[in-house]
Parts: sequence; C-alpha cells; structure tokens
Amino acid sequence: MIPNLPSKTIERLSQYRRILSSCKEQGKTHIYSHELASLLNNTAVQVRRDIMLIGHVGTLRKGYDILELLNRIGEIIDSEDVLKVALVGVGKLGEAILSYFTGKNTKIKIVACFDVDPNKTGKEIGGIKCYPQYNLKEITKRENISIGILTVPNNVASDVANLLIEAGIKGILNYTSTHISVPENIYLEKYDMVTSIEKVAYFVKHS
Amino acid sequence: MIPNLPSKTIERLSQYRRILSSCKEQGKTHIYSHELASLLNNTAVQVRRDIMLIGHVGTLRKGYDILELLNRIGEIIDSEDVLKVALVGVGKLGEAILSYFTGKNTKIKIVACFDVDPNKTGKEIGGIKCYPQYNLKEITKRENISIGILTVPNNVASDVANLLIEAGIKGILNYTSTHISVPENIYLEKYDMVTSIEKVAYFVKHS
DNA sequence: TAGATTGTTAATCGATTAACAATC
DNA sequence: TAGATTGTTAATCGATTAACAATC
Repeated sequence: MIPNLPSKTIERLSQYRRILSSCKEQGKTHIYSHELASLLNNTAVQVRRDIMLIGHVGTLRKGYDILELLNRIGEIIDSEDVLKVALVGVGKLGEAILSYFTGKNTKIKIVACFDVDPNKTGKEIGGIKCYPQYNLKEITKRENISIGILTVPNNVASDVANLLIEAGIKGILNYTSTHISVPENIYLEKYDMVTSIEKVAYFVKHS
Repeated sequence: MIPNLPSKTIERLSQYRRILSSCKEQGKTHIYSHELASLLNNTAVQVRRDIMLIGHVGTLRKGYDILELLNRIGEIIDSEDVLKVALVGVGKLGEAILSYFTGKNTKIKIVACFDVDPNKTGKEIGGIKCYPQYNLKEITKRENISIGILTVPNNVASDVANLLIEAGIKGILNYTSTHISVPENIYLEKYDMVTSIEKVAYFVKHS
C-alpha cells in the first residue's frame, strides 16, 4: 500500500536512499535516525516522521534495518516498470545530465535524446542515442516515453514542451528559464540556475 | 529600506525581473498583476502580495510601471558592489553554468573557475579564467570572492567546501549529490538533479 | 455608474518542530 | 533501573489563497 506523501518527503526519500545505499556498501546493517539526519543536514525527528509516513518501523535498540528500509523506499518511489525519459537539447547542460544520470536509478532510464545539430544526431552521447529533433514526437510516442527533460534554448522551450505533450508525455523537467504552461494532468518541475545563484547572493548580502 | 522577505518571494522576484526585462524590451511600459502571473504559472494575488512586500505600488488603471518595478526589484535583490563568484570543477555541468550564467546579472560575476586537470587550467573557459585547484584558497581570498559553486566530483565535495569556507566564502551553491555541512553563518543552497528526476517520476506514477 | 484593478487582512493549507509516551 | 531510542500527536511556523475594501 502506497500512502499519499508530501512533496518534501518524496525529495528526502530520494536522498535517504542514496545515503542508505552507500552505508550498505560500507557493510553497515542498521542506522539510527540521528545518524541519517546528520548525514543530510536535517533533524532526527524529521527522519523518523518521514519513515513513519512510509509505514516502516525500526527497532529501539538498533535503529532501522538498512536493507528493509531501502526496499520500502524503493516500493514507494520506484515505478514497477521502467519509466522512460527523453532529453531534448544536447548542449553542455544536456550532456552533463545524460552522463551524470545514467545508471543512477534502475527504474528510470533516459532512452533517447534529441538535438537539431546534425553533428550530434545519429551518434550516442553519454551512451544514449541522439535523434534529430524533427523526429521528437514520433519517437516519443513510439517508445512510450513518459518524462521529458528540457535543456533546449529558451526561445524554443514552449514549442518543444507542446510537442512532448502532444506525444503523450506525463511529466516535464524544465531546465530552461522560459516558463511553460501545461495541462493539469501533466506534472511540471522547474529548475532555474540563475534564480538559485541570485537567491544565494541575496542571503549572503543579508547575513 | 530593505524589508525581510520570505525565501520564496526572493525566488519569484528573480523570475519577475527576467520577465519584466523582456517585456520592457518589447516596448511595454506597464503590466497588470494577472499578466505577470500568467507568464509565470502563478496567481495574480501572489504577484500583488510579493510586490506589496517589497513596498512598490502600482496604479489602478495601468497596473505596474515596469521600469519602476525593475528598479525596485534591483534594489532588493542586487548587492551594491559586484558579488564575486568562483566555480570549482569544470566538468560538463561546470562549463554549462559558466557559459550560461555569464552576463545574466551585472551585480553577480563569476570571476574564476578551478579544476585539477592541467589541460583546462591556464585557459579561459566560457570567458572565465581557469586556475589550478591547488590555488583555490589563495585566489579566493585574494580576490575577495564571496560565493562558491560546487560542481566537483562527489568524493571531493566536502574537502573543497571546507577550503572555500576557510578562504572566507559566505555562500555555497552545491550541485554535487554529497551533503556538506557548513557553519551557520554560511548560506548553503543545494540542488540535486537525481532527486528532481525521481520526484517527477513519483508524481507521474501517482497521477 | 459598472467594471476592472490594486492593496491588505484573515483564513487556510502544508511543512517542520516540540513534546512526550512507550519500549528495550 | 537509567539512558537511549522510536513513534506519534499537538503546536508552531511559513507560504498560499480567499475575501473584500478602496479606487479609478
């Protein structure tokens, strides 16, 4: 049974999982909430609460069983079948994502990338086949891709997003600084690097 | 006078500014809250509230004066002097940031980047001088750099963060998936790409 | 005036933290 | 037992949204 979880808890589960995996590799079998918390700059209470929300229980003496907890987190955030992802726009950021993400999650797989530059299309980039962008809709549909990552230039972001939506995509991760609008059955996540830097600058200035 | 603003408002001010700039370039002189909202996928009320918080006032007939609003936002989020930034780790992500950010904000300037690879050091990358990483502390101090962007491999993230802190940096933007901990007078912002994708995947699965 | 807009307070919603009972 | 831990509710904090007065 999968409970309805707050957005922030989902983010932390993703982080817990990676920490737990590396603990497991170091041979640890159990972990206390305060240990997990200190590896993540958050509090033991929050860790316990998140773990409570996903319905896992620990033991008073030894804390949480790492293997069990990993499995439970997997049940929650992984999909049963592999979720296919397409990345559009193989500039530097696109390439960085392609090479960085590959292999990080066995249930989420970037299966195609697209670009307009004929020097890129036809090759494999970071191990992923690069297709010409005019085939975007066709291939996305055919491959049943459900998530699109947008790393195209700002001025084409909306058009590309619309193509992805027409092709039946269910979620978009938008790295451009263009704001796109999507129908409400489509999940949209945006990240803007310039805003991040400006935010850091603001709080640096005010401290 | 600069009021104390919520973190989310700061993020939106950064976004408003870019939208407003492009409106200005198109020759618009005034904008209504609902127009600004629809360009950003948020609500007119929130726009008005944010603008209220920074102490700007609009007119009932014409909405907000774009130029005035731009100036006011600048007063709030820009620093008086140029804020210097260093980027450490010139991989693909680092390069993407260097070339993308340059010129986006006149008050925040990436003045140096660092890498361990001798093929990169000594050159300019995206217009920014690349120094050998063993000079990190010395140059950061000398140049009075106040923000560090971390795009190094995970395994050296903590060490590099500590060097930056020793060199007197005031804020860190951490793009690695390593969690670093900093003294509380240092502002830390983290972005993790894998978490973002996993989050999109979760909500796609649950819709 | 009627309609569209801004400005602002109060209510609601969501997320974190405090408090503490239960247990080994 | 004393001390350390988990699990959970209630309180608090922060952010968004609803409601509406004021104005052109």
